[in-house]
Amino acid sequence: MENIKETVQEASAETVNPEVVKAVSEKLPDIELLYDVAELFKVFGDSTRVRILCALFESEMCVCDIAQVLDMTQSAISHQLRVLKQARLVKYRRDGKTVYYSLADDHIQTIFNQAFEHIME
Amino acid sequence: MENIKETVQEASAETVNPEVVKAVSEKLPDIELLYDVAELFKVFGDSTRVRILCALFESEMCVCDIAQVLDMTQSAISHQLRVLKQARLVKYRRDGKTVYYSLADDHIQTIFNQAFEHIME
DNA sequence: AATACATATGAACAGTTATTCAAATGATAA
DNA sequence: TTATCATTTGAATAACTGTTCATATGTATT
Repeated sequence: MENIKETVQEASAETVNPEVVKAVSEKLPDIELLYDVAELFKVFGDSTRVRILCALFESEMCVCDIAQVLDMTQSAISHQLRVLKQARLVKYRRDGKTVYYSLADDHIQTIFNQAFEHIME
Repeated sequence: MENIKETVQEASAETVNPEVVKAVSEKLPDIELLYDVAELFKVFGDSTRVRILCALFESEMCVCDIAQVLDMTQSAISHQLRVLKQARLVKYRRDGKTVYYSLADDHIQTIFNQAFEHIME
């Protein structure tokens, strides 16, 4: 009895439009690429990191200056810069005790501008 | 003693380049806008939602067909569609028992294409 | 050497989130 | 009505994430 019910339910979840399912399945980009896209957006999906990146749109900056602009702990900023570094979104150079961070890529600003436009409809 | 040390440390964390701090602080977009941008990217920052959106680039689809394309539970898909709905990224229409979802906005695909390009360097 | 200081790092904690499971809607057909 | 089925929803769980605090690095200056 229960087996039958299970079978029926599974069958019901099959498909409504088999042609669409097939066509879309074939056209859908490689799952690894989609995973990478999600990873990139995940990095963009935090307001602290967004603010850091927007600050770097204007000028390269050292950690303590970024902390001051965002009114946050130097440690918190450093942790987030690490995430941005790992995602290859920022690069850095050392000058004595100070480390200056800057954008690694121009694409970033383009993506952000699109997002700004989307939000402002 | 400890008070002095604290004061010194706080002073040290002040600023390296006051002009840069001032200029960037003034140019930085409104914090609410940056928060909204982060919220948008947060929605994009999950591979299931990315896959759903990419599927909808091809065609409108009902929930169970999306579930089949992604090889996931219909319930999981429904939960994620709710997130996408709340973010106004998808719209839906009802046809009998079936609910068809589609993209709410063309900007989405543009943003994704930029992300694809960025990833493929 | 020792001190000062900008930055980085590790552990811990609190808050968030995606999926699963079970149950509830909403809609059609018998 | 009752049965069927696509979808939604709520609660629970497990995994993840951002900040804080304390401490460690690395570099220059004395």
